[in-house]
Amino acid sequence: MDSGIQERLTDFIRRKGLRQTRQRDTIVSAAFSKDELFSADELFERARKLDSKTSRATVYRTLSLMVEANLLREIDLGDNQATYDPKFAVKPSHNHLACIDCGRVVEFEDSHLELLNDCVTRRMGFKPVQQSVRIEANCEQLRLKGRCPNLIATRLTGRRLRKKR
Amino acid sequence: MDSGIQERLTDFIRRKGLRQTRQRDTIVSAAFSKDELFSADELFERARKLDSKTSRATVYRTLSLMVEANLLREIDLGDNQATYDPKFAVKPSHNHLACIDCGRVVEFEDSHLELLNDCVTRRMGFKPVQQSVRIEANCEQLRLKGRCPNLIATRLTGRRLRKKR
DNA sequence: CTGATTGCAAATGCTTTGCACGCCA
DNA sequence: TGGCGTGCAAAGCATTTGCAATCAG
Repeated sequence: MDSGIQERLTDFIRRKGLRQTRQRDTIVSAAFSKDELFSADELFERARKLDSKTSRATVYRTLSLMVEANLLREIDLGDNQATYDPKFAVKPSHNHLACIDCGRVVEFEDSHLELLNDCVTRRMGFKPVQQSVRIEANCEQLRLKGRCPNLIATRLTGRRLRKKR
Repeated sequence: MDSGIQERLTDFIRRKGLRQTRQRDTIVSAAFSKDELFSADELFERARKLDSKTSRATVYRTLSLMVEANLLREIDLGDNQATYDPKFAVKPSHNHLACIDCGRVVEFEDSHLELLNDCVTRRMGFKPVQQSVRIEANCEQLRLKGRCPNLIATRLTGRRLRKKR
């Protein structure tokens, strides 16, 4: 895990007059141990491997903290839970495409898209703060190969889109 | 309410071998009685004014039906409930900007944005199905006038962004 | 008739909270 | 030492579901 992250949270904690605790350290390091998207529950499980006494409540509370500190981005993938993106700290603007066929989530970045969103926003008299683009799509090659082949490692989060309830 | 809507749902119901009921008619007409965004609960309240015996369960079930029939679009505004957009039936591609200052939701359309999203999607080997852009922004003129003045009637949904729990 | 639909209440699943105890600064 | 932080269980909330009664075709 990037030690800069731990540091940035520590700064944030100091600035806010909060306290650095063993539990927070554990949860933060669990959050940034991989660069895959994760859910609150997945983070809870990871943190429990580091410290079996970790409680769900503290995970949720620390998650809010990390989001507030801009270390983590909370995104909505259309399932019924929040998804957290640890790569946000490193690469602030990227968006997500969910493949309807295989349920995989593909991250992408496009500076034109970002720029255009900003223009549109300003044209309406607003100052852009955050934009999120979510695309649902079918795999074009599905028919050809019979399976969804868009499994390019670098573009994958390794995470399945959970179904709606 | 646009009578074409009722008709389109009737067709859908026939095609699926379902049944047309008094409750469904009531809920559908409540849904399209205004062209503002609404939540399940807001629809429930509206429907109860037409028929006080309307039940929440039937509202939810009919909502799914309308979404499946492509009469309604389900969008996520970052509060903790689904928002439904009745204008989708008429104007399929528009997106939403939520003003952080006043909480208002502004709808907008931009064909460039749409086109660019499609390109990006295809470039990654997918066939676009649906895209949603959600922008959070500050009101640029807030400081000048002291209040969020972007209350241009035609662009407003009249709906406040509900806070996160 | 007969299976789709409804209404109610109970169940779900994620997330938040109240409160007593514990621990950081 | 004074509070902030933690853990647990309970509460909250939007949404879904089981089931018996009802109704559309």
